[in-house]
Amino acid sequence: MGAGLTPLGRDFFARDVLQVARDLLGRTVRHRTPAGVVAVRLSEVEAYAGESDPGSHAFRGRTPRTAVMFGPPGHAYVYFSYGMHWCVNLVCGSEGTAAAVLLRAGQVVEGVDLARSRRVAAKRPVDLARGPARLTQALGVAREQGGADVCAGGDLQVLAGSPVTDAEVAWGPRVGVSGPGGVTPWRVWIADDPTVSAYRVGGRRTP
DNA sequence: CCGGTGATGGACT
DNA sequence: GTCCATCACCGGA
Repeated sequence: MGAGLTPLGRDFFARDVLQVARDLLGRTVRHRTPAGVVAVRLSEVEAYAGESDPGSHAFRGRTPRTAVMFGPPGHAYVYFSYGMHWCVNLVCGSEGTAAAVLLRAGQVVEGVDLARSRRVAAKRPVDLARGPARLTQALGVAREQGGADVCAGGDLQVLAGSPVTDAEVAWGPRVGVSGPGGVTPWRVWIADDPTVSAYRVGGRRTP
């Protein structure tokens, strides 16, 4: 097995959430179900700082829904949105801080046929996992994967994949949130990657 | 290519 | 009752 297939361990997720977000680019999320395996190379993610973050589901404290985020890093926080979509986050940082990274887009690199059967509306291959709910649907992730430990050798894993250099990384501010100490660029994506989700403003490369 | 909008259900006030 | 960390479709240009 190549180095790219090595699963990322808990230490990877236990770091600062912005660092984890950036380092998740180019990594592979892999999900095994009875129907088969689909893997996605991440091209865009978004960081949520936790209880202190007005944009986070954890902002108003721990609830039954958000309990997973307050637990140890390396677990999946899956939530249901707009009555029809599932989205997946990976819990980061120290236990209790409720930091997490939302997986927003990527390229399907394994199980394209299965992904296409789950995403009939996708016209082009780049649309299969272009957007947080599309990515989740392509992977076959839903309610059952809520709380899954991605560092335990289970059906849902994050593999080392092919990480990107700083020159390939673009950052952008999250809409509607302004921190007291200035603007934090919460969104990170691979510049010029066609699988990055459509709504994109003010993209710029980091120095 | 672009913007507007309906669909649809659960969490929380 | 209100608010969504969204998507797909439709019509206009």
